[in-house]
Amino acid sequence: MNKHYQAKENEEKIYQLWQEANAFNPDSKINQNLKNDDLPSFSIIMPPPNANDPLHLGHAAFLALEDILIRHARMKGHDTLWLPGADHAGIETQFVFEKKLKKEGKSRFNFDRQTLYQMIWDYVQENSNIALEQMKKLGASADWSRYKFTLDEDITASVLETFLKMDKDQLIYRENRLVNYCPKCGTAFSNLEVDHQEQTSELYYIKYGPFTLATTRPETKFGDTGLAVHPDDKRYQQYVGQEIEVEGLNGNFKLKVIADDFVDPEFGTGVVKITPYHDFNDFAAWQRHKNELPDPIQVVDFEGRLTNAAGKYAGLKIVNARKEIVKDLEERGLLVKIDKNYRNNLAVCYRCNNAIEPLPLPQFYIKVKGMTNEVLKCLDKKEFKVYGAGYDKVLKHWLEKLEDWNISRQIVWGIRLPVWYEAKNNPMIKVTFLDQDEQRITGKLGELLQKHQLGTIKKGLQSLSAPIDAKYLIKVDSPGENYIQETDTFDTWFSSSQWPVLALQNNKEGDFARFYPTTIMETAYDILMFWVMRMLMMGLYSTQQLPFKRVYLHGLIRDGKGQKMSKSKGNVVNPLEAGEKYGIDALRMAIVIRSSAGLDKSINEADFKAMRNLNNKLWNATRFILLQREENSTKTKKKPAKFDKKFTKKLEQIQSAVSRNLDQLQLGLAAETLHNEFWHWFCDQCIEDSKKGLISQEKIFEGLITFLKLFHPFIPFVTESIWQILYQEKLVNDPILMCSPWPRC
RNA sequence: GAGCUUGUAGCUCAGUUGGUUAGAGCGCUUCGUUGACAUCGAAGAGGUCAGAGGUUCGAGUCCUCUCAAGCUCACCA
Repeated sequence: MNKHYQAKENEEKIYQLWQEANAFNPDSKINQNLKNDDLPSFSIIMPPPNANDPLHLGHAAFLALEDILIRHARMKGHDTLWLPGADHAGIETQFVFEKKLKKEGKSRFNFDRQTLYQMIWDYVQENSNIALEQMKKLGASADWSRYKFTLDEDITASVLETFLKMDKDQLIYRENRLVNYCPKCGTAFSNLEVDHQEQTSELYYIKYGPFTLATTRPETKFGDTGLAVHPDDKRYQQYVGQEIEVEGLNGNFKLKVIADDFVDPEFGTGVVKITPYHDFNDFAAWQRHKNELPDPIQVVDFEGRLTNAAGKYAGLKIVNARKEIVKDLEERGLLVKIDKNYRNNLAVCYRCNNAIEPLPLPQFYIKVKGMTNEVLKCLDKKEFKVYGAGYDKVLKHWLEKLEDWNISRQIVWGIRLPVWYEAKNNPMIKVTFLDQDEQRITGKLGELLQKHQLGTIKKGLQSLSAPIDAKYLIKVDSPGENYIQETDTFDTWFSSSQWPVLALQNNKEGDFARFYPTTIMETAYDILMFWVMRMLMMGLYSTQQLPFKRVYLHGLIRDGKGQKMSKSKGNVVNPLEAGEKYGIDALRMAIVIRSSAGLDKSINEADFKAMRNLNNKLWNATRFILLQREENSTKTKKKPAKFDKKFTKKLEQIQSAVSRNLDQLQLGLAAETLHNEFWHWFCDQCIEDSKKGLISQEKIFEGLITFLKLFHPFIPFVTESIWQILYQEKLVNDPILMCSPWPRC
């Protein structure tokens, strides 16, 4: 044996050994032999990484944690499956791809949707193999033969089926509401995908007839349909119910004053303009006062420009329009003052950081109340458990207040809604398409059909927008040539929320019955409500069973100072580079040791070093034990040494402590216990005692075997490398440590 | 504004259903080790476990309050 453990030399060899033995597949002979039929099956669905994402420490963390659970379960004799996959990550991926297009001087508008989809598909294919290889490098013992992608044909077919079933169950509806729209990304988002940024803005005090009112968005004033005051506000009571004349930039107009207690009399002047199509509060107020107020007016379009309703300001971008309008208001003496130090929170796109526009758009929604109630019942009955610093309470809070889920996205990269409009009967549908000469044409379907064939429009189609009263059919396949399909795609989370069900149903025969519900869902706490909550809802809905029994949430990996890793700070650790330098085992152990569910973990170079030293220590302990064995092989067998009994007892204690920790998902504690006991008890005390003959070599060897097994889930490469040496020396019987039984306690 | 979490050695963090003298890694001091490992060992310094009160035979651990930090959600135009 070498004097030092050479991680790099061994890792590839060992991974290949496992693969050749088919050791990751629960159906393989070696795993069938290991299996104990009295134990239930054990399964983890890997949170599918974004297909185009390169690996970062977050991936390394979930891979390490899940691999530990899986390897432990496998050795214990469970029928064990770790099912890997990849997610198409709709918006994320399309966003990355569009950035790439931009570099080539192109944009999504240069292509019809089929071509664009195909281009993204090819791009993702190129990249997804990289991620796959990287996961293997980290030692993941997932069954790659069962790998699934969210856009695999069978998966998308199942997603559509679910949608149809939900429609039948009347859980789907289409409604024209304000959505969180990002004009830059060109799509709507759910509430969960909107960030808020505190900022200083300008608060404008503007004259509205007899009133002065405060607003941060003067450019939306052309969409005003009323004014509101608080019902108890004495100052304005005489005006409630009155129509007042207002001097405007595009001529005078009339606004009705309503009373509603959403108005805060303390804020500004206590009068607020109602602009239903550009503010969520105003929209809600309009719905409460529908019979008193006229129909809403849209002033901002989906590209972030003012509409014709803005008169001479039509076509201007929001920011420019605001400047112009403020200037004109000032000239007309309608601007009372500007508060330049007004602090407020701006809703921004989580993806591109640009301002989110509340805009009216007909979208498909899922009614969530029934589903959340079912999950809440399960939570109360403790039918599943969330591991991680108080996140069970967070989950409960979310389930209680969740609003209906907008599942329509105006992007191409995803599963297209199986919604069909009859072309001739829906002349008001707005369509954008590329004609034969690649000219981008936008217009109402009714008018376009006079000049263009429907087939041409469908072929070059980019997007369509059907009015709220458009008739539609929900059907997997086209109802006929004269139908045109909705261009919206499903929110990515709609498919990933069904992942445990879909990935097992569309896999090897019998997998669903064998491995569902899964045992543990392990993922990062920051997607608890995006993903975990929705998996619980959707899993319960489509199978009447919760998709998993335990949820283990891990935290963020931070740098040595506890700071978030980010490119701009330059403190990002590339897991593969760290693995190259210190060994994958050291990387994994550094991530896991002393980590706690739900809490962030800091890691620095010193941690990697310390863990590399641990691996080397294990290697050298083995080396010494083997050397000693050789030297003493000629001597006759002595009777048990003085401390043997005590040694056995302590070893059993460690075994049961580590097993208990693993069963209770205290992985950080298990790793720490192993580290301390191995180093400071087994090496520093016992091996030293054995030199003095106080502990027999048989016992020491037994101890080594036990530690190799207990350590294996955490540091699989070094333990297996050592095992292979022992196996060649015929000192152990099982050919592969990974598929050898866990020590019994 | 609401909720959640955290506060333990110089730094980063463990500490299981409450139970001997509160631990680890890194750092620090002194010494040792040329036959497992300098990727090592031994000894040591360093903690009113954020603060106050309470429950208990016993509290780092449970309860209440205070302080500080972080995260999430909501939000007034």
